[in-house]
Amino acid sequence: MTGQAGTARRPTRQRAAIARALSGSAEFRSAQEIHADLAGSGTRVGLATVYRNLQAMATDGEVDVIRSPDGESVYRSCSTDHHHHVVCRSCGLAVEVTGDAVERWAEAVAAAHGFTQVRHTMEMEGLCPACTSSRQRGTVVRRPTQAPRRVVDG
Amino acid sequence: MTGQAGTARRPTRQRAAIARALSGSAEFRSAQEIHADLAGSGTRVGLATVYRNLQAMATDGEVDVIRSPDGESVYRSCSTDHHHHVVCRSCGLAVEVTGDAVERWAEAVAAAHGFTQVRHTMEMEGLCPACTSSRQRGTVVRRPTQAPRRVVDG
DNA sequence: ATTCACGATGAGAATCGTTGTCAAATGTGG
DNA sequence: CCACATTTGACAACGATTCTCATCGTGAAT
Repeated sequence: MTGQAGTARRPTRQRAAIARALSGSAEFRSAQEIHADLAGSGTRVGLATVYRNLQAMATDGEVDVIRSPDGESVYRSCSTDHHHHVVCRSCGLAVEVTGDAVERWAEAVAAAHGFTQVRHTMEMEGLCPACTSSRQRGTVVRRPTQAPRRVVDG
Repeated sequence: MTGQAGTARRPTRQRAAIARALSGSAEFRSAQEIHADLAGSGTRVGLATVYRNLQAMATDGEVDVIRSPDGESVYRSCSTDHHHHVVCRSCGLAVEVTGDAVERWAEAVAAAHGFTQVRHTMEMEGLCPACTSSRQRGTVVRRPTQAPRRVVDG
């Protein structure tokens, strides 16, 4: 189990490298990706160490974690730009959305229960316009292989 | 990948059993749990088949899927009671919350992008009242073993 | 500065949920 | 009822994550 106590965590070269790698990107990255990045930039860090530190940082609230559709845990440093996605479950089209409404709601609800330092993740999925009309016409052209195009939205 | 075509899916004893097992509970259940349940009730279905069907049903939008913190995919039939959670990342206390605000927001945003048949999941985590005050006093009494108490809220 | 105690690390094995393979069984259209 | 494509099931294969344990590094005490 991840040894964690009341004592402060000990600063190490590896921990710093991981934190740096994480803050370098606004995207969610997997432990393996981060490990590969570090290796690529000449920083030698054990894979297990990457996992342990990411977990620890998540526990301490320094990073956000969500599970990618593939089942990998993906991490992102907290302060980065916050947004959500709507993903088409047929073709994989992903649209980025932001909205103060949810943010405020989440905070309000959490606060109502006395929770502090609250973070949240939200995932929405449905059928995109194209796939919707395909199905209405009965011509289900499902695409097994997801080719997640990405469309950013204001 | 899971072979899926434009043709309608073929009804089978196994598929029916899985659907029944799923609709029997309002909770998210893992493929393995469902498989065990079926086996327990005398219905013999291969594990791979359970996985395949759950995936197919998810693709068709018949069930919701999310990843449990343990990394398992957990499924729930769509029509069941919809709510969210706020989980304490220190002690694991979980509070159920519901809110029309998010539901409406999610629908509105998705609709704005032309998406249909939209479903969503949302996860919130922070520090519960108890853990918040512990930390303020500097006495961090972190509990490594999560004992997720559950508190339902209106 | 040197020593100590203990958390942190790394390499590889072990775990375990999930997916792939392929022959046999089953549902459908004709 | 027949031919055929889909589905199933048993088991191997995969891959992300966790565990193990000897060794190393850090902060605190001396």
